[in-house]
Amino acid sequence: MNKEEKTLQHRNINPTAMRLLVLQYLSEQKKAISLKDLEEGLFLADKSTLFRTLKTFEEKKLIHSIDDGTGAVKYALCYENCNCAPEDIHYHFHCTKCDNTFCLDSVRAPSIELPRGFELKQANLVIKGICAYCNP
Amino acid sequence: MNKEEKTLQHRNINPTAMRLLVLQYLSEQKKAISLKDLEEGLFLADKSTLFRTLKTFEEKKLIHSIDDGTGAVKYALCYENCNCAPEDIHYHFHCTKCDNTFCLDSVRAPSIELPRGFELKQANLVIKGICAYCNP
DNA sequence: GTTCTTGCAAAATATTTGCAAGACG
DNA sequence: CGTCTTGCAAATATTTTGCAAGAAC
Repeated sequence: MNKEEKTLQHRNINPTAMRLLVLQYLSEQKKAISLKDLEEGLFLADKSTLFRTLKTFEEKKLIHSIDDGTGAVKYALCYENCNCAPEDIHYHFHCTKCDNTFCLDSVRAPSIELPRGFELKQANLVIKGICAYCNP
Repeated sequence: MNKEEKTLQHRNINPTAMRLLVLQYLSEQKKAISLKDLEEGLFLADKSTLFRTLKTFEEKKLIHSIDDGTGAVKYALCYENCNCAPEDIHYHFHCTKCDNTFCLDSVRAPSIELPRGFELKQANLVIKGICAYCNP
């Protein structure tokens, strides 16, 4: 059993050929990808299959979704022991020049003091601007 | 000239009847609204007119958009002197129970230390969980 | 008349589902 | 066989544009 298969099994996902392909594709990315990106990257696979694969991965917390305001939801791999819980929250950076969206792992997301009665479960934190690769 | 007209003029927006209606509707809301919400709230008006009104308002920084991950972009009024600049960034709270999204004006958004080369211009910060009104 | 705004229709884009065929045990 | 997965087609939802008529000055 290879590394990817183990990853899927660890998340209770049946490791089919298609899912391994999608996982491999996701692993190769430095940026978050949309369903369309995935479709273009694995052009042999069907859109709805890919859609359902992403949903399965998300549900099992292998990937997380990011709504960066570009009109298409993007996805990125979670870290090994991520549970998509408050302590796993991190920022994302959407570069308005290259239009890529990255997970900012190195930036600590501050603990957020919410008004009384509000309970944080999840977050979608997107910073927009110019990324290091586009900045002159 | 009434208050709403002044608000529009202050933002360099031609105060037409339709725009005054939309502004009034937005002012009455405690939550961010989608294009669809607006359509249903002002059911006499055409969708594309409302769409363009929102775009105009956003461009002129009278309102800001929030992508809360529900699949539809929402909009909320900016504060009087908001320029949608980094210092105007604030959190939004999306309640997964009542499905409403609010601006969290009272919570200070922390200054974010980005890696070298990254330049913040904007942000879309959405916290998800249960809001104070839904919490038992 | 000229410019800005609006309404209607339709295009473009993104997301989601139904169903039947296939894979796998 | 029974369950899970995949592919195709199509539905749904959302956003966006073209164009002509109307309003404002």
